[in-house]
Amino acid sequence: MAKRNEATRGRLSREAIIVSAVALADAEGLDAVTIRRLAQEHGVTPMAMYWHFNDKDSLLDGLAEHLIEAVQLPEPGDAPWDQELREILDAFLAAIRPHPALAGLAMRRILAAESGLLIAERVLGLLRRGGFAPAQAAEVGTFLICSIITLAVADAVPGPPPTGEEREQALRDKRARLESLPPGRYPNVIAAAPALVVCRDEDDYFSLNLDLLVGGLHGLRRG
Amino acid sequence: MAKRNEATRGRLSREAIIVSAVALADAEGLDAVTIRRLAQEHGVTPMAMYWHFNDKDSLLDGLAEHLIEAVQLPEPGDAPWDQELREILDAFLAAIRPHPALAGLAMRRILAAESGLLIAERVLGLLRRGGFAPAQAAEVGTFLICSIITLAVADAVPGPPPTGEEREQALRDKRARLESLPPGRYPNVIAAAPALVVCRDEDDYFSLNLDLLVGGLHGLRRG
DNA sequence: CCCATAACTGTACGACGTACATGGGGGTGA
DNA sequence: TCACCCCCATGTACGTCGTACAGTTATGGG
Repeated sequence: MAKRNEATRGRLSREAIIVSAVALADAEGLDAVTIRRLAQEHGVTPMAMYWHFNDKDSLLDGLAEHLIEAVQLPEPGDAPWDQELREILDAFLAAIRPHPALAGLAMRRILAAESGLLIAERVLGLLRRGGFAPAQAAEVGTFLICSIITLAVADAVPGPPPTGEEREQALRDKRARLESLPPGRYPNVIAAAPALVVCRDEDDYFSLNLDLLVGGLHGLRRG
Repeated sequence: MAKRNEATRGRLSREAIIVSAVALADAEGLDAVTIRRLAQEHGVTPMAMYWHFNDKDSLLDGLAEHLIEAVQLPEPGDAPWDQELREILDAFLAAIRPHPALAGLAMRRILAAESGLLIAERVLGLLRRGGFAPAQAAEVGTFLICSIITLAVADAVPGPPPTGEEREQALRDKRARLESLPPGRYPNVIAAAPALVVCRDEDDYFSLNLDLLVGGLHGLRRG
């Protein structure tokens, strides 16, 4: 086993482990994030991880917290509530988009992290300003956050992200399969096939669906 | 190893395996669904599974397909597009709600299943009737389905569903933690704490957020 | 009766998370 | 200077997982 390499010389640390775990997840997917693998990357025995984390789950907790802490909340201003909410959701999405493999971790862990509580507080506050009662704000807010995580997770393939070449090929295959469906039964699937296998522009896709969510809030208040 | 028990006497079959896998997932979570465990339940060697499924992933494909096939699509009528769409989304949610541990599987596999294509076709058709272009319909439709799956997944705890007693305790603890936060910093979180740890009424929660989604569609068309 | 095929068994391998006991080395107080 | 302690890491082992590969039985058509 190679002794501590350059990048990680000196003692191990919680933070260093988390950083390399994030990189690993980005590069090869969440399944590649393994106690043994991380230990190896740090030139250390697997059991050394257990000094810094109780178990694998608390490592994942750490990853989720790391992710959530990256959210750059905009300063509270005097913009309309829905506009400020939109900015927060944008910021949240922007923070997790670079790490689709990890986004799913955040789902159940937002309220466990300090920074997650802050996000929740802001979102709930704005919803209440928008006229929602506390309980409704909680339910809608939960759904908003979960939906945005879903948006980010949705374009993560499990396992290692394929190389450009084979990714192209897989997408072509998938599209071809959809387009060779019986045209009588699936006209709309066929027409939408190009957009179903991959969206033209991710930014547009995200912004479209954020519009949908925030716009939907107004409908709820009227109802 | 107990020889074939009563319930599963005779030959193994793809369908029988899937059915028991669904039951197992419902009872103890997706992690309990194991080649070895399923084999054991059928009084059979683990490797026997590989006659009926190429590998574990295709078993999961089977589970997802099983789930999607349970969706009871309403007959196409002459109701307004948004109303019919809502009915379809309701039907979809109703089908996956009983199996929260499996719902996540459906996310990436809808377009792989025959019945999933049918759902997609209906949804896309209605969205186009609602004035969306094919590409937009694809993006919005994808998001709708994913969001609904998220709704169902959200109230699944990973691992075995805890007994009523310890579940109650866990919820009490979580709520207490939120309510003992500094009231100056987190007034809204505290006010919403009861609804954050568990919603008053799941039906209301689901219907509220489906309203949000379908209502949001109208906003998109105007914009 | 023969034998191809379908269905299943047996054994083995390399991963995984982690319990438990052990060891060392650097900073601190004597 | 030395002894001590405790942080940090090691070493070994166990039980689990998915599954590759080869061998065995049951079934039914020629």
